[in-house]
Amino acid sequence: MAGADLPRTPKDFRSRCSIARTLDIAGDKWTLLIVRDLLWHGKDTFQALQHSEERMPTNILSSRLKRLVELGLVKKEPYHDRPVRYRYVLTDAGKSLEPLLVTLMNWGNIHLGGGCFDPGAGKSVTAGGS
Amino acid sequence: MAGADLPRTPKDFRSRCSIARTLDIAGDKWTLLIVRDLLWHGKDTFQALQHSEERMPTNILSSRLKRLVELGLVKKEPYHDRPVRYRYVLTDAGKSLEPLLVTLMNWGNIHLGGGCFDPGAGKSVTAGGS
DNA sequence: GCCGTTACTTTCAATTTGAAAGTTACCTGT
DNA sequence: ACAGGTAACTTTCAAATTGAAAGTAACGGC
Repeated sequence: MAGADLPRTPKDFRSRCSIARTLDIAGDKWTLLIVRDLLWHGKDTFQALQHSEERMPTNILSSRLKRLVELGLVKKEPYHDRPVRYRYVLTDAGKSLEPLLVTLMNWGNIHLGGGCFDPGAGKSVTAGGS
Repeated sequence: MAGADLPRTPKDFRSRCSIARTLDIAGDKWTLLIVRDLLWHGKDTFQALQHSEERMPTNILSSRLKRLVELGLVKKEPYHDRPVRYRYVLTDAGKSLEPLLVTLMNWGNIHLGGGCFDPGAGKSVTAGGS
């Protein structure tokens, strides 16, 4: 569990700063919502992910899933042949984003009045929608 | 220190989820780098912020600073008259983003081989550039 | 009063976003 | 076997955003 374990080379990044590098990967409005849904809300198909509260456009979802798979944060497993249908599952690297989700959630809960999800209890508290 | 303390109304947000709300505010590649530089690197002028390793374009820096001020995460104080020159300073709400920066940094340090900054010691460890 | 610097702002082409429509392939009923 | 429906995408395209570069305004020094 030490060292760089994602298949990226230094020149893919803007700088050597870990914060800037993490933002190069997760610095957008959608990527971490996919991780949230995979990790906490049991949504593992394209359809289920697209039906989240935020209604991510299908093309964005498609490209973000592709990127997450390329980065090794998500893997897709076929669950049905002809036509092949995939289930999306977080890898260990993907699951390791949980503390980041928790930190984002706590900040939004305190400063923006958003809802909160308790990963331990598997349910939401306060205002609902986490 | 409880409840929503930023001047936003529910309809400004995509959803009630605290994660989505935080991403509505900080879900881009630049905003948190400004907070990083204000909080840890002693950069408090437009010029100093623009000269960071990532070389943020001036127009992006200008618009992000404006947004951070509107959100109450940063305040600007004049330090020189005619022409007015401003120093940018984090508010308490802005400073409260520190745990988020730390979490982002730790993840990038472990998974992307990025450099790491120790807020306590005020200096970088590993590979430099945090 | 000309030059350089600071702090922006404006312009504009390129990229990205997101709504909607199109595609492919199966499944169900008849 | 053929029509209708659904799932999982992909494509298209207008609108919004991004970022490089040029422009602007107000000094301060010589």
